[in-house]
Amino acid sequence: MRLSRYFLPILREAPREAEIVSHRLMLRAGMLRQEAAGIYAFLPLGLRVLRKIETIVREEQGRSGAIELLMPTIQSADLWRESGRYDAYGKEMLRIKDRHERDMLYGPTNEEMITEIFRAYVRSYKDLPLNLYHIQWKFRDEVRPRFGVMRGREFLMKDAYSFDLDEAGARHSYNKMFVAYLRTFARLGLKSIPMRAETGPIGGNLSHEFIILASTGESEVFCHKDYLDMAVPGADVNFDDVAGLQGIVDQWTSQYAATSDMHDPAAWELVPADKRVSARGIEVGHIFYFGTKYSAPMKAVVAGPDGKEVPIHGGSYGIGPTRLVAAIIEASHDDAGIVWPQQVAPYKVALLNLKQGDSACDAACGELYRDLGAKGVEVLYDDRDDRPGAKFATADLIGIPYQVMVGPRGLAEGKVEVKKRADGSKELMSPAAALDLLSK
RNA sequence: CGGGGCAUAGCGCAGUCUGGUAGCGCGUCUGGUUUGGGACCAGAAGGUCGCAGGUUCGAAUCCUGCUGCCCCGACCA
Repeated sequence: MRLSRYFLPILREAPREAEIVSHRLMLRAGMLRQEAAGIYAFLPLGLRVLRKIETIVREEQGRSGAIELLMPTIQSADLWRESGRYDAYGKEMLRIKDRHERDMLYGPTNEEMITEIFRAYVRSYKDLPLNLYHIQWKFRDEVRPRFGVMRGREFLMKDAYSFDLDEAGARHSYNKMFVAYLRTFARLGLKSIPMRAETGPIGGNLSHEFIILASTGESEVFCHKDYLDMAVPGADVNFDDVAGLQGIVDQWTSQYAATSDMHDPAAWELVPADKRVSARGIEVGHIFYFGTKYSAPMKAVVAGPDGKEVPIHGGSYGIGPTRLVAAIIEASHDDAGIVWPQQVAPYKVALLNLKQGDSACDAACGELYRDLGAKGVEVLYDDRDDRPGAKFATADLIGIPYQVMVGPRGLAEGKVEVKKRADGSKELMSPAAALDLLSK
């Protein structure tokens, strides 16, 4: 993409309302536009990051055996009356009426709807286990939205729902998601730590929050230092291996880890002092087992091997892609701007023409731009008629992993300079070598 | 929902106390000189001062009501 033809409204100064660093940087980098309290438009650069996150989430959901569908944002109130949550959910739920005065709502979650879909088609234990998920916008009318997309009212959520014949099966489904989450966050460039969690209004009795550590995190967390170096399961993990998966989960729940609301000072004292990590954290995922909480009232039942109908055991599993955009920035930035992990970066390479209009620079850039593109490398080519300093500042701000600087000084030697955004290291090399390095 | 604050050009702000018809920086546009870490000169465009009433000869400024947004707290992916 040529920057001169792109839509990247960067700001030199952050709007006053933005307080935390990810919100400020998202606004400054032209990723995000606030439309109302807690409601945002994703601008092109922000959308690219969001899509990359979604892709990784999808791949790992798929790997674990979950199947994607797509449910609507608007739901009928009747469904929620069936589960009893229409009255229980409170003002967080945005309630609306259609032209026929029917009660509708903008879904804050989809347990009821997925249960309705499930019960309409699934009748036999032979069709289990089943895990269905979607990635869809949710609306929760938070009393106080804040921190940009970190706590918005409208937000994108991946929510998966598992269906099993019994608790043991549900436990395995839970473990699959547990492992999928470990892999997902690792692939997003984050160190996530599963922490025992309260189950909240969703209900149930087995639940973990996946927390990433960030100095600007919203909650206080306590965990054993060993979590920071624990090995994340590889892509070859066998999700059908019940005992193997349980082993991974056991390992990842073997040490102390708790958010402040679940903190147990007595147990914390048992952690060796040099192993105690007390920090701030951001919740990026949450998984629940809730048994028959929805299946019983909503009559989602299957016939078991003995012919008797039993309500299924369910679980739900959430990840917030929009929040993750901010969480990744919180975990990865410096004074100059965002430092994207390569897997989620909106572009891999920023190609900076340091002297637009100079025939040698224009030619070298044009060639690199074309060749990188031909190799499938995502390049943002800064071909604006601007000072080098401004281009450096923009590239640093938007956090593209590699900057290729093409200027008269280097070209005189037949070289371009490649800078890694993450550590600031720079290396002079021929355009051919740069092409080779960057298309790996 | 309790407490606090803010609303003036795309962004950051001054002007409000003490009423006289709106200004600065950045950005934008034109021309020129520039070009390896946010250039310089000259010129220009851009604002119903959040909205509605009121007081006054006159309101960004004073009064009343409303709306929006932000921060702290309680609650939450």
